[in-house]
Amino acid sequence: MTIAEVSKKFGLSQDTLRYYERIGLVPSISRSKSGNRDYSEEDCRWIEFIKCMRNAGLPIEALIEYVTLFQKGDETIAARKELLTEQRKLLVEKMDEMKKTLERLDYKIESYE
Amino acid sequence: MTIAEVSKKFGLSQDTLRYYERIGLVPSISRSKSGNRDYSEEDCRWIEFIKCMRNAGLPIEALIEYVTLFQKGDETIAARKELLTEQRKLLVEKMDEMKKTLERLDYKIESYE
DNA sequence: TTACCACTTGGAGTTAACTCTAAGTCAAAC
DNA sequence: GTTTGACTTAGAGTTAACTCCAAGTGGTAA
Repeated sequence: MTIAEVSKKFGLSQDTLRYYERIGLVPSISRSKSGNRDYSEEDCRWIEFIKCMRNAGLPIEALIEYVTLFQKGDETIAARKELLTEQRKLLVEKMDEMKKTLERLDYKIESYE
Repeated sequence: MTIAEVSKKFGLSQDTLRYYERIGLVPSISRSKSGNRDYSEEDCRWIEFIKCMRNAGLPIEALIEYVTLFQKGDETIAARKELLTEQRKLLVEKMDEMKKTLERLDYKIESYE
């Protein structure tokens, strides 16, 4: 798949896709004979995963670390699990904050009736 | 209340409190005779409100608009309600994304057992 | 064979939200 | 009466996460 196709498929700009690769957030993509990126199925799965995690606000830095660990193989499974568990904890905390704020907004909106 | 007290009370840095005032996110704070900020009870309520909204990720720009409308008096009530309703919608959307990601994280963490 | 278009790279620019610095003022303590 | 420490201001610097730009290349179409 070309960068244009991947960009369209996942709704990420070509610049963002190149940026993610440059910083190591996505494993490096192989090139066609003319030097253009050629995304594999697995590359696409990574991109979809990263997009989902970023949408929920997980920081790029943590995701880079996850990808890096992944590439080091099975001996990093414990570390990967720990990383995800920590991010999960932060996510739940954030959601709790948001829930409180949502209730407050609801109350405020109602009082504007 | 001095800026030091407000900073401690709400866990916002003095720089952040000054910044919020400068950009109009908090109504301007009156000064003591020596020129220092003297926060009233109402100022504190604003700061607590802003902090709560910011913790949930509401953008500063939207909050400035809300404060500005508030200061214009009762004729802006409809606009204020609309603004809050829009932000509420965005908040719910974000929470939905996060919920999906949380489920995915849970699944992934479980599969690492 | 020249024009076009999608791609490449390295690097600079942008945005949101702070955070820090420098130079100065004021009141209280020593 | 000078030093200390909390404050003031304007403005510069930082960080995360993109986004844009310029200069160049490779394949296709007129």
